[in-house]
Amino acid sequence: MPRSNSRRPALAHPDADAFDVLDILHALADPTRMTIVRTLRAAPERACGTFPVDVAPSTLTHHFRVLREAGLIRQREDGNRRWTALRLDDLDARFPGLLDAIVNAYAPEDEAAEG
Amino acid sequence: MPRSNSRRPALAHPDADAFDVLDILHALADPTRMTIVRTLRAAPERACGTFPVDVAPSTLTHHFRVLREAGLIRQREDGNRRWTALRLDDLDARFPGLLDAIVNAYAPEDEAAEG
DNA sequence: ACTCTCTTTCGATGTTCGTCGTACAACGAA
DNA sequence: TTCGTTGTACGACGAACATCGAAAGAGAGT
Repeated sequence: MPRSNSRRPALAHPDADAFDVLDILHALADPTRMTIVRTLRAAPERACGTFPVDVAPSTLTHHFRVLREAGLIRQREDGNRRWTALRLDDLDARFPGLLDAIVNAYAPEDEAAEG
Repeated sequence: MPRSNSRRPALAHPDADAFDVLDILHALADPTRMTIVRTLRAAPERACGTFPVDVAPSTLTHHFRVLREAGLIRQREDGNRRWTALRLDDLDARFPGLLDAIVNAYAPEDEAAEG
């Protein structure tokens, strides 16, 4: 399955209408994924390999898929890299204040993750 | 293990200081438990067997334990019954706005569960 | 073409989770 | 004491989950 735009099924990103709160909660109820989201709040976009988490690459791919399918992140291709960003606009349109409430509850005094 | 106050280890309820957001998210990321919490938002206190969920009694006990150990509910004894209530005060003191944001996101137009 | 880097897919492993049925304990009433 | 109600504890089962290593694809550079 080639990665370029011409042939790829283009990473499944659910519409905001299809977001499920239960999926979002489940996605965030994991320390690795919560760290990813927190890191993304501080930087608009990041390459996959640059997150301060300590897991194998394949595990990281798994966590990105969970976050992506829940609607929390959006990923785009750029040559060899995959860039990841929070779907803040869609999230806030669908569930106003939800992400802020959750992430702030997790780290109220450390909103800007390092790096 | 008798149930009366004189001998029981008195249902473990964590202090608000010990609440863990990840545990709370995990507890709420289940449709049965979310229904319990939503129902509890409409009624201050309820007996265990009066929730509009369709699971076996032992399964319900399991879900109550998950919610209790995450700090979401408080349970007290009254003769034969066990009464369950939301720990709204503790939750709001520790994580202001969190529970509202989550439960409203789940059912924004149906805040008062039936019953 | 070859190689290096980045990321994914696949298969496997051990753990956690949701569910149930059965057995049991406590209470209240007959 | 006996019975019915209420809820718990235990053990079991299948499904889902987090994790890893090995293999492979795609792009960029030499």
